[in-house]
Amino acid sequence: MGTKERRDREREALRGEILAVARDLFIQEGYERVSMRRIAERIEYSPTTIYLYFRDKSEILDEICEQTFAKLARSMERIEAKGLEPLEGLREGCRTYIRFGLRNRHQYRLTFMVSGVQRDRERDREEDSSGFEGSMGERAFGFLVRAVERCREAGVLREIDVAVASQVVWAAIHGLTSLLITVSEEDFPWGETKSLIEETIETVTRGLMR
Amino acid sequence: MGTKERRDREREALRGEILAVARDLFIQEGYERVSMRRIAERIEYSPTTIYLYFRDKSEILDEICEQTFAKLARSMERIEAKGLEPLEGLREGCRTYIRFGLRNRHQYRLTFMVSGVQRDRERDREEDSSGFEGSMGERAFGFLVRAVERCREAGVLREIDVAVASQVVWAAIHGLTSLLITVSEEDFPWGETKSLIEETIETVTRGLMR
DNA sequence: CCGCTAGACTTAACGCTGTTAATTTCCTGA
DNA sequence: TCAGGAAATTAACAGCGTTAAGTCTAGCGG
Repeated sequence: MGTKERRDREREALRGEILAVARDLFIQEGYERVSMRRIAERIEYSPTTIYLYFRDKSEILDEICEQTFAKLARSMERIEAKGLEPLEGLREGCRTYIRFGLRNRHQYRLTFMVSGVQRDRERDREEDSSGFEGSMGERAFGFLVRAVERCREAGVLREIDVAVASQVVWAAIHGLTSLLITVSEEDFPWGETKSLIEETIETVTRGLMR
Repeated sequence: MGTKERRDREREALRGEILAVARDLFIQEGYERVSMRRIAERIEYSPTTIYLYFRDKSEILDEICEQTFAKLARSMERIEAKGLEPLEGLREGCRTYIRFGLRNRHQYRLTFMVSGVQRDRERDREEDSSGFEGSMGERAFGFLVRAVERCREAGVLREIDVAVASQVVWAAIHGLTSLLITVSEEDFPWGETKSLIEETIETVTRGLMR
């Protein structure tokens, strides 16, 4: 009897709808300002129904973040496929990363600017999906490592550990991204964003080359 | 009659105690996890009393952040007084900034990693203390600008706008600081922190010099 | 075709939260 | 001594994430 299969499908559909609604709300208004009750209202179910599909609020967020970073990882891997010369490939990856962060600011903030401490969930580390290993965040970072490695192979990298160099690149582009997200244009005299991005990328790559 | 003066003093004393207690709690447990009721308990007053001294919870936070960043600004200005050569002065400023962020991670997170949006307070922008202009954050950033400017005067800076170059430096050191705060050592294979810090500073300064 | 069970869903509630309105307590200046 | 005003409190509101208990119903075995 296909009834079980149909029910599974329906379950998955509702789960998906919760995710879709929650993502829209989180993006529009930010995680903290969206309540379970409001999500429930939008899907036209009672608040407690959500708990039949997700352990808690932060699990919804995790899933959304993972989806989003899958998108980032794909974008960055697409660059790899373009077969640019090593240095330009690294630059292009940085551009993609920053642009991605700015276009998905809420999700970016939630995954990389919110410490595990405050994001309540001390729900005792049963190493499920959580953690960096195997996550989409790792895949995106993996791109950076490979891009830097290719620069090293091409002989343009200065004497520096590839892992450390990748972390430096990450720090720089994450720093710019998160500052632009956090500190609004009316609070700080940022000049033209585009040239700031280019100069940041230029500076960090120059600083890593011989 | 000194009674008004005495009352003012007492008021100020209690205000100060609230700030002190709140700072300790915020640092230990983070802003969101500390409730007004808990602060009140510690100072042995009823929760509502706090509202006679602060407009709301976020005003307490603002004041604490301003205090903290006054400390940072002083640290950085102390470096200026040391009269190091321009490049080393810039480097030392970066070190100080990062170390400061790591030692005051909660406060750092709260001022530079929490967007104005989520920190409720849309309390309609009556340009009181809020905003970058005149803030301690500006003073700390001002140090960076001057340090970069001195490098330019010494002729070691490459062709680049000083304001932009300062922003690039800020992005890099902020990026590293916030990543180290957010992504714990058990979530990501950071190597030795000290050398990562040095390499980041080295990279960004190299990248800005001719 | 009927009764039952498993799953889906809801209602009611707990114990929090930040904040406000109304009220009480206390001190001081006349 | 007493009025006035500042300081502090009590009670309450509206919201939160989450859980326990109860209801409803579709689809199965008999």
